[in-house]
Amino acid sequence: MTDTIITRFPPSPTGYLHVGGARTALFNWLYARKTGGKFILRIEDTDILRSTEESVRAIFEGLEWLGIDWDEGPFYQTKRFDIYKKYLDQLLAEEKAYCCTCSAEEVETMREKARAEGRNPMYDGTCRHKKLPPQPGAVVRLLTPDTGSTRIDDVVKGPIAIPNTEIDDFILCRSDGVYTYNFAVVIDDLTMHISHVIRGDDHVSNTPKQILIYEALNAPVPKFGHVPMVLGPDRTRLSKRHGALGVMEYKKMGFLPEALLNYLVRLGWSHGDQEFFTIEDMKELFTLEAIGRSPGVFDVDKLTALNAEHMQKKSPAELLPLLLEQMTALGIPHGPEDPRLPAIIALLQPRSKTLVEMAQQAESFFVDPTSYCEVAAKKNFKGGSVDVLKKIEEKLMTAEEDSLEAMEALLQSVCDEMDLKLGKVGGPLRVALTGKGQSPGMGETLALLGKERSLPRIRAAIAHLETF
RNA sequence: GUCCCCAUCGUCUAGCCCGGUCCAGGACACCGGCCUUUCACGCCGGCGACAGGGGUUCGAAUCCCCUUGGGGACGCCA
Repeated sequence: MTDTIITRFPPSPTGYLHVGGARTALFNWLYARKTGGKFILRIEDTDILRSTEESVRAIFEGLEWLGIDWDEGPFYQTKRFDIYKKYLDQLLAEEKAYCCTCSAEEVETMREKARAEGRNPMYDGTCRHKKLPPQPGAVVRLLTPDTGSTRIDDVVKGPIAIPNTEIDDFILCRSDGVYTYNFAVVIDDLTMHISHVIRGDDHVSNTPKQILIYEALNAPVPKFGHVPMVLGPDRTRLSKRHGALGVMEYKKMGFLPEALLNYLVRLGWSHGDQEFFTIEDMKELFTLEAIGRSPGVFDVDKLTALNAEHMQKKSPAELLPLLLEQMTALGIPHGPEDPRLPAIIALLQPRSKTLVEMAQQAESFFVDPTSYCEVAAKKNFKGGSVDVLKKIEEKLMTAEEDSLEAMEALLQSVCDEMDLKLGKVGGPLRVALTGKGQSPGMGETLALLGKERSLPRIRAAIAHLETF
């Protein structure tokens, strides 16, 4: 009826938003944005037992964090039963679906039998021609063809054909009156005018069933695109046992949403050799044709590298609120609006792969070291270190300003006067000031710490060395 | 077991559709080196793959077949 592109993301609220789901959401979203189409959010909560309100909130939270917004919805399938009923009645009236009173146990026996005979386990059609009237406890099944095959013209995988003998008369409506996934999706996609169904590979075997429903309804079939799964390091489908999967876990680990998105879009899709994509790049360049056909292994190292790159490309002002949030989450004290923050961030940007790393390194600028890193102290606190620190203390005390230039000049003069290389001066100072073996340059550190904070730390180190 | 899908460096991938320009390119990781007051960043270099076998062809990573391997699905879950 219209040629605008309409995609959708239909999570089932049985858990948080995981990276696999986020990726399919991303692909659908990007395709809609790229083509100026619409992106719909639909909550598939027909599994009454497992669907929870909490999961719905978790999914919203994840999408919001990622910046994936939707144009319509969220629609809830459990609120659309009247619509499903209308279509089901039509199918029943046209005898394209029928009632079945076989028990779950009976069906299970049929499946075992089929398996034993080397066939695909499925329902054998016992109630097919019984013309049973609707009754409590009965399920409604689709009357599927016994011959021929059903074709999918998959936009990412190409043509796929499944023999109809492999498809049984599956259930459209359960005995408790709740519609099944396969039926609800079709009716929703149909009534929402979804043009492209982009979803995980794991749905390919559902697709012919769904196509059969469209055909029974004489309805137009949308385009399907099945994207390969995301695998864990052991090359099986990514799942809880592979570690942190909830999208919000990645936030906790200090990843930027755009970095996660960048990583996810590249996992299974490519645009030549380009690795770095901003959200805008993705919206502009994404195509269904460039989605790969083979599954990919999720690699945190690569995500981390991409995250580092995104962090470097952001401005300190953009990073500021994110860093403060992270520091708070980690319990690292920070001045609410410390004017030094932008400068600290700029210094830490090239040496932080995640916000967590940045927060941990930023700690030195707000909290005095409570102990000295053992290896760093061993390497840098040795004979002569006290003298170096005393010299620095002396000069710092009389310093008129603590600008970067002044601090670097101060350090240089210490070297000159004591006839030492910069390394001999920077080493002990670094441990004194930060307690660590690594930090930004000493000139910068001194300048940002300022005289007032630096002096006590240096004195503490001197005291430590003298009593030791 | 049955059906479907997939197959380029350890990983993500370019190239494949429209065979030659590919003794296969990029990125992550790893290993060296340079830079350097430490750690990073940056730069330079290295390691490293067309699963195997048959065809087709003057010529195949690219086309066809088989084998093997991997993934997925077989629910009154989605």
